[in-house]
Amino acid sequence: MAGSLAEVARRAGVSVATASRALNGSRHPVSDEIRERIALAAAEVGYAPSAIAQALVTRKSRIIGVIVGDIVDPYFAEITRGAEDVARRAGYLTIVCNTDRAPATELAYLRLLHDYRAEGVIFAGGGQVAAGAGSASAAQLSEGAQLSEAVESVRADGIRVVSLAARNFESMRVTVDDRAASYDITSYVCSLGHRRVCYVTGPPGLSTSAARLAGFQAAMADAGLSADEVHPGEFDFLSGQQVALRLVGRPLPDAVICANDESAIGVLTTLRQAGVDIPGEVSVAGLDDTRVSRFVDLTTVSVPMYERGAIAARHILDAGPSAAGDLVLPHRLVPRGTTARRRSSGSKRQRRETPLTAATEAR
Amino acid sequence: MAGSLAEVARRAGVSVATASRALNGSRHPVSDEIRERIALAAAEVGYAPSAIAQALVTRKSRIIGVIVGDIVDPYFAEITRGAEDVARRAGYLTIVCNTDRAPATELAYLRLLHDYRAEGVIFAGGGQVAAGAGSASAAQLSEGAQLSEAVESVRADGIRVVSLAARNFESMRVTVDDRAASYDITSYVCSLGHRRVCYVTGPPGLSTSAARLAGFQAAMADAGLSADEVHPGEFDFLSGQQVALRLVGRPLPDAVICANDESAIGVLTTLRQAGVDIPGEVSVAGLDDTRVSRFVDLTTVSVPMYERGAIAARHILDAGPSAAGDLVLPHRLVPRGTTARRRSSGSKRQRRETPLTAATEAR
DNA sequence: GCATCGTGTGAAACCGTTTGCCATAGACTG
DNA sequence: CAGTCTATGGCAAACGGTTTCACACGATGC
Repeated sequence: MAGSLAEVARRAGVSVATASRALNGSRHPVSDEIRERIALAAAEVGYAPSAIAQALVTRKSRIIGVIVGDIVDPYFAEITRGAEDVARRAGYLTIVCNTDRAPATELAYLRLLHDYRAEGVIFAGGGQVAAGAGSASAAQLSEGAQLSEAVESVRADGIRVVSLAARNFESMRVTVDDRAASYDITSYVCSLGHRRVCYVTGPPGLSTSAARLAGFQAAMADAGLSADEVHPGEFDFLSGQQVALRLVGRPLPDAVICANDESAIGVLTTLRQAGVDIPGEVSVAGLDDTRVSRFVDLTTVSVPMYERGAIAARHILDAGPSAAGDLVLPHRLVPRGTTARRRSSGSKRQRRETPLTAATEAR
Repeated sequence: MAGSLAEVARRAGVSVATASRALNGSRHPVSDEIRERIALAAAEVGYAPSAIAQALVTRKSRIIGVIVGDIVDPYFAEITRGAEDVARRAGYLTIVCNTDRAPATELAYLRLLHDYRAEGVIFAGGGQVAAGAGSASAAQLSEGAQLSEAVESVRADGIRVVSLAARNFESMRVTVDDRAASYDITSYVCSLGHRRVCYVTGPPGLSTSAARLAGFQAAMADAGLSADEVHPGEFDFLSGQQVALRLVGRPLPDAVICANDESAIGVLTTLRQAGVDIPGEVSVAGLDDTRVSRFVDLTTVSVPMYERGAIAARHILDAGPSAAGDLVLPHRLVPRGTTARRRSSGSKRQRRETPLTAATEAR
């Protein structure tokens, strides 16, 4: 048994008050001799201070929660790691909450974190956006309202909430300009001479998906190109794969841009398995810049995940009401080997003779 | 403010005892009328029961901790997701603890979890193994001893600890036979006719690395082959990449087997970028079967991560002292497209003419 | 008509800390 | 030498719940 402070105090022949003061960094003075006796007694019984009791009385739980879609998704994992790194150094615990983007689960977790009096909660992902009137189910709307209300309640209790993407509730924000990021990657691809470029979206109704799609459309419009080849996706590998399979039967597009890296990798892998030369025949680009993207040499744009997680955690810990300014971190275009200048369509036909190394020579 | 139970009770005109009984699932009877009054009052003040106070008195924190190397590593992410899924359904919180495999950090986190009276802690990764006497620094030895001691102390307090890989302390185990898994993948590769096969290890001193290396060596010996081309690695992409670069200058081996998927992908990607045909010229295999491995069609062996995490969490929640049996989950060989039968060395020279599709035809 | 019950409620102890307030005792100050 | 400090230490009241024990009361069993 870890032994209570009372037991330590008894063994050291002092009061619990003194034991408490000796064991934690209290400003109240304790003589060296007694301090030592207490330390000894504590070691003897293997004393482990109850963080729970401490939290109850100090009203500081030293807990932060990170609400993510799925921790296996590198996007969320990197955010979580950023948050955990600063939390750990401050002696805080980091709770990971997988929701699979279900608002009901987000709500349940938010309430649970409220119950635990977490000092802060980070919403890592984007939220459901009120789709055109009527298109969202009543249940969805109600869920959105409930979540907003819950967030308000939580914040009223002094819990700091920060979101890392667009959300329809009030909170601190440490975001990135998704629309601009998407605009930039699209412009880049267009600048390589591609004219027919497809797009694979993120989950419908998600604010992040919407912003990225809008960026794509704006860039295409500015390039004087048509943006009508938009395929629905879900931010996952499978989505990219399915789109690629649909693409492969007919004349190939010049490029395909995906709403995130995971689906871009799905497109990339599947297209290559089908014998398509990338970037020789078609260029592929994503958005996020996860670790895997570096592995597969994917052209993408970096929207610093780790940093956002870390900064968000710092905002929570630094109690100072610097809560004010919404922080928008810069994104950065990362051209890599899955995009290349458009070839004449004549050379496209020759793909069967293309040596394997063509896939990487553009590096 | 969330309002306390006392406030709710006052508003409902009842005692806190009754309010408590009405709000949680107590077996003690409460009349429907009063129950309703209390529910109403709770809703009015936005009552959020303090899980901290509850934990203090019930001595159940409803918290479990997962100690991992790095949550961004898919291996650990999948384990964590498994644990979190069962924890969430039980209303438990899951704490993620990144240690980068540093024993000191593991120790610090274990103590912190002890302080929080976590109901269980899962050690997801393997541990430092006592390297041949004298080869480990005194500090390391002391760290190992300290950790064992801390685990003992924690367990004495009724905290359930389960490890998912070999550890040098007493605990429940939900493992996989790493040595056998490595033996199997190696045998498989040999069965394809490869004779010169290299190996990329995991971090030195890690029990998991040792077991996997041993499996490789045993299988090679049983196949009558030499197992002397062993390159040190660190379970990461970079390790694989570096080995691949070193390999590429000289005569290529028939196959390279890596201690885990991440480094195998490093080898795979780098070799391909260097113009090597995989699996035409060299076969590449890993061990783990992470999500990414499916993406890149890597031959590997599945050592169920998600399941181990889930089962471990279940062991923690099911208070029954079924603590006994060490559970060893079956692994499963997953042949995919990065391995193929060995070609005659003559045909190897023809790689420049190999069409791109060769990389996937073995599927 | 009386002991026995089941049902519904409240009082109070307890969980393990922190901390405000008070007590004691030398050390100093004038 | 009285009056103030300063350094130490203890008492007891929170913190916000749960749970044991006692108790009240109408119904039931004989």
